[in-house]
Amino acid sequence: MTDAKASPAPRMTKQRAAILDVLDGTDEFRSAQAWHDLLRHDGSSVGLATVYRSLQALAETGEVDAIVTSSGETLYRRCGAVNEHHHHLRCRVCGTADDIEVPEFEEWAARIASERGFARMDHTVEITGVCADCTAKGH
Amino acid sequence: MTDAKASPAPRMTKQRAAILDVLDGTDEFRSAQAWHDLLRHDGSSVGLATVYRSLQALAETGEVDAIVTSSGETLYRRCGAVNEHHHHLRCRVCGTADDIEVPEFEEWAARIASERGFARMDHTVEITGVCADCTAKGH
DNA sequence: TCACTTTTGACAATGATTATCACTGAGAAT
DNA sequence: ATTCTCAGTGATAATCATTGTCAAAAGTGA
Ligand SMILES: [Mn+2]
Ligand SMILES: [Mn+2]
Ligand SMILES: [Zn+2]
Ligand SMILES: [Zn+2]
Repeated sequence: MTDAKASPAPRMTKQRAAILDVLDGTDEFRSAQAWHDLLRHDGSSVGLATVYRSLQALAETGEVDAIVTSSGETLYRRCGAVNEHHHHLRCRVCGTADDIEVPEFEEWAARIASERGFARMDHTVEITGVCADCTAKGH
Repeated sequence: MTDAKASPAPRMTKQRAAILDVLDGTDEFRSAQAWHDLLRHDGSSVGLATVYRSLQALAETGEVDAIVTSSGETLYRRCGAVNEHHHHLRCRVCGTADDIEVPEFEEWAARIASERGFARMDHTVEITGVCADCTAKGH
């Protein structure tokens, strides 16, 4: 076959750098708008649309994790376990999250699905709660 | 203690009846707007806002299941397993879904959470794919 | 430096959901 | 059956996160 349209290697702009930088600042899940606010407060003048675009791009390459809250808002955070399939135990108050793995579940899901003739499987497993810190603070 | 504010027993309006009726028609997950369309096609003149309100109310009492898609849209369907905590194996094409239970997972989630000091836990487990029928139809 | 693209950002547009608010009818009481 | 009252309804406006537009700005390789 002919070249499968090689991925256009993203350019390193100052906006992208600023975004990656602020992402590294915390291990909390935040919305695109929240990250944008942080950037502005840090003196950066990155546009909101750019923040949305960058976070989405980063999410696709697996450099950041994205989750959808029950209200439909998408949250992002830079993730340590790059490229590895995993899930999260997240605090609904502060957004802090731990990476977790559930190999038994993955197997179970795959088996159940194939038993029923399903194909192209996908799944979502998000566990939330209020972390020890936030609980102590009365939340 | 004094009366814990008894729930005001919902009234049986023709709109509510129509909605429950159309919900019973299929076992597929549909959006509020999709259900509204179905109702209109069936000759009912229920308002869109009423469909939203009713579905939400029914979801709170557990009479219907609600899930949030990855695009943030909320889907509903009348559920057989009333009041029982469970999850779904859903077809992304036609919306059909089976109820599934994963007791081991529930236990595991609770344990992991308490180990890390989390409280007020909650979780989401949604498994999707393309069902046998839809696969056969080339989807 | 130059030409070629990608990326940006201000702002408009989308689209699902929610809020309004005057009006209607379910059902309890008489 | 008639009243009374407020939950329920619906047409429509308002929200609000996200996406689209497009001219201007800035990477990058030659
Ligand atoms: Mn992660
Ligand atoms: Mn169900
Ligand atoms: Zn917390
Ligand atoms: Zn299907």
